[in-house]
Amino acid sequence: MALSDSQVQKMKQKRETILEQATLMFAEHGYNDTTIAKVAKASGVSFGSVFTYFENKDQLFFAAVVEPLQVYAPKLLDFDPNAKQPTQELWNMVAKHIKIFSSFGPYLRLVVQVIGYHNRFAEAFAELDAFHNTFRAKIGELVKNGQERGELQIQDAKYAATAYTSFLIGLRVNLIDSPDSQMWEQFVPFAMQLFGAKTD
Amino acid sequence: MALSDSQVQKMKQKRETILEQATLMFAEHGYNDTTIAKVAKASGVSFGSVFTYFENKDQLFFAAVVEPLQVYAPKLLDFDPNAKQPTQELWNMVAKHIKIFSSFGPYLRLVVQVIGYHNRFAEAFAELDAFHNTFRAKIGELVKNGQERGELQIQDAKYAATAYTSFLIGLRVNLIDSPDSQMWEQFVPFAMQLFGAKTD
Amino acid sequence: MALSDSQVQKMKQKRETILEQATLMFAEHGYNDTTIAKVAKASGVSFGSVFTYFENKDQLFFAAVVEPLQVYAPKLLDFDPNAKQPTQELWNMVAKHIKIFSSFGPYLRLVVQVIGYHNRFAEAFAELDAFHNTFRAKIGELVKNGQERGELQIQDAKYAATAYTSFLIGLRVNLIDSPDSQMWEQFVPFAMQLFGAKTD
Amino acid sequence: MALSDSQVQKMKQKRETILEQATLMFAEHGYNDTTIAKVAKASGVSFGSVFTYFENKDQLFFAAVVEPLQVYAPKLLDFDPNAKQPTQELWNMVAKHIKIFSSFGPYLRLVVQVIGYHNRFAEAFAELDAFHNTFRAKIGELVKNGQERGELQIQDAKYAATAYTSFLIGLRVNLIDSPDSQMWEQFVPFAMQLFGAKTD
DNA sequence: TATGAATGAGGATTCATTCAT
DNA sequence: TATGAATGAATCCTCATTCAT
Repeated sequence: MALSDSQVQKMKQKRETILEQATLMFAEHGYNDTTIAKVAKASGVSFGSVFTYFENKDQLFFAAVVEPLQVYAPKLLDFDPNAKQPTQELWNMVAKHIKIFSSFGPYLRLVVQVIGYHNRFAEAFAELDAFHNTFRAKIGELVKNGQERGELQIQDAKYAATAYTSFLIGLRVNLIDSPDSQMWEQFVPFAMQLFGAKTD
Repeated sequence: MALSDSQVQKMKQKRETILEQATLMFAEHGYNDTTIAKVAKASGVSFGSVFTYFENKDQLFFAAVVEPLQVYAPKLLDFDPNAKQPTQELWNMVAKHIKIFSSFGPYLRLVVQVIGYHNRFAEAFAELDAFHNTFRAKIGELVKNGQERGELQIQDAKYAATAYTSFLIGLRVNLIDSPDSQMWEQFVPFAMQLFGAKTD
Repeated sequence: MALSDSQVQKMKQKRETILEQATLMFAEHGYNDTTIAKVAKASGVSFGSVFTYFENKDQLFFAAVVEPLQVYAPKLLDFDPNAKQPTQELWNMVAKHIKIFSSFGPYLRLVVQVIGYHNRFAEAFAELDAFHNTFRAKIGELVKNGQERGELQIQDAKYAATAYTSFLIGLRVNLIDSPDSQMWEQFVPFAMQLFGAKTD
Repeated sequence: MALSDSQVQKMKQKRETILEQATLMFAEHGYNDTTIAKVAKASGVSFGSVFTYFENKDQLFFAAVVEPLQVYAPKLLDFDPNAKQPTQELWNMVAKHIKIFSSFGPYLRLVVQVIGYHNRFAEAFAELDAFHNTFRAKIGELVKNGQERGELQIQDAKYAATAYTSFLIGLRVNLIDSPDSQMWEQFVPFAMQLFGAKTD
């Protein structure tokens, strides 16, 4: 007998809850200090249930790292590299990125862990790295566009993109406990300078 | 019985070795996956000896984070905020910082961990944070100096300093496996742009 | 609501399948390494269904040990202790036993486990032991018959029967992976010698 | 500082105790129902100590199977295949074997488990199998010798040896709780018949 | 009757730390 | 001071069994 719709729905919900709690705890306390028992308790399920939804702790971690990427990636890539007014587009993009980065605090701490221990979390790192490359490439295109239209100073577009993502991730590390978006907004102009936006 | 000089020397040496190995392993594998036994083995001593030199694992970690700071801090702070030619000074400073950051890879991974889990590593974080503030303040002074002399665009100097250290740490995270200093050098101009260095 | 004949038939079939698979797996991997889930999967049913047909794992194991006995016992006891030509009857009996033993490999491994851990599997062992006694007694009768008719050497018939069943079970243990019946056949004469069959 | 002799002695003793207890429990309850905790308790050590002496449970089991072999093997092989009076030698050998088999009850139950689950305990089985082959080969030689001297009936010596070891192991399985050596002794003549000893 | 999600007892194993030598 | 055996808390994971659908 197949499961009823409401059952399926409930299960989806439960899986979601576990993943959310796990993400929070992995981000806050790291992989090792996050125990399945704690995640289960925080999620209001028995720890046995965690294994119903995730094969093991590693898979849970992997899911916690990769699944949010499906949500954030489109948002981060939501800009037009061939925009007619590249500087304007760049500004909007940066503002959006900063806003996103300022909001997904816990998740990014997770990301930093994965990058820091990329050997340990090889699979998860591979996913992040793949996205990072896509991300940088698209940013690079927009930068090149801006340079061609004379709005940005000439410099290696790829390096500029790397400088930019480094800046973003570094901000996240530095402003570790500042979800205060007003503060984050202050950094938009700096990003623009990084891209060589001409100052007038 | 007083220890002979050579004995004292030997012990200092041993402590040093343990700390170095611990730093490498903490950086590479994190706190939990670094076991006392492994550190001892890598250091060529019995694991009992580790406890002779460090009260416990936490203290060892703390030492691994804080002691190198004594070495690096002066180097990072080695610039003149009141320099007559602030842009030039800034350039030199950035070049030096980039060089240092590109070289102390393992240590910085440790730093990133501490920042990421500042609750877990509160004491170590406090030390790092204190240095970070000193660091940013001094950079801020130089920036202000540059602005006053009309060499840098006017912007909040503190934010500029934060943007800069974020950029540095972000680069370290992103270029995780690139000790290649040539590549790192490429990023000096970007840092200058961050500071609002006027382009001509 | 009464179940239709076809339903009853289906259920019987399902129970049979589960039992067969369980026997194979218990024999191959032992009690503990045989999980209900694996048995269910191998039987093509949900593991919940296993509990529909067997109260619990212990009962399933018990059934796996005892039920085949109902099938094999009559075959093993199919000889005439009062035969007119006891040596001939003995030979036929041995040949039949060897054939049976060579064929029911998996089941006998189960039997060996039960005997080995007779404390753990007390109930199942009791059943096997009861059969073993019946088995030996009947063989003993035939041996006695043979001795009385002067075809077999005089020796304690009970011990001879025990020696014989030991020989059979020992062969099964030793030739663990030899279903090759030709090889097994080679051992018929040895069994006859055990019984004190006169050689001429 | 190296360990003192008494220390080393104590440790050897402790290892021995653990192994003995483990053998008893593995034999009595099987691999899975023997927990490290129980073994430790029975041995009067903490369960952590078990891991000081044996890498893991598998290794402990392996040692429990293989180490006694070093003790028993020479005893079982202590006969002369080229004896001048092969029947006499055979009789002595069988008597000795029966005595040994009757005495090492728990150990042989272990052996039966290993043979029964030779896939699971592949390494241990390989050791046992190697010994079994050596054992049978040497017995076969003595049998052949006996045949050549006209004391034993002509039959395939290898099969005779296999028949004999099967008989021994089968007895051990059947007489599972009979350490009573008098009873065991009764079976010596049957073994002789197996070898084709001529009756007069 | 059939299904499979939920539960939690139980067990192997790791590893920081203590302490006798 | 140096060593490493001893300890046991802590954790991941398995799996029989229950029970709602």
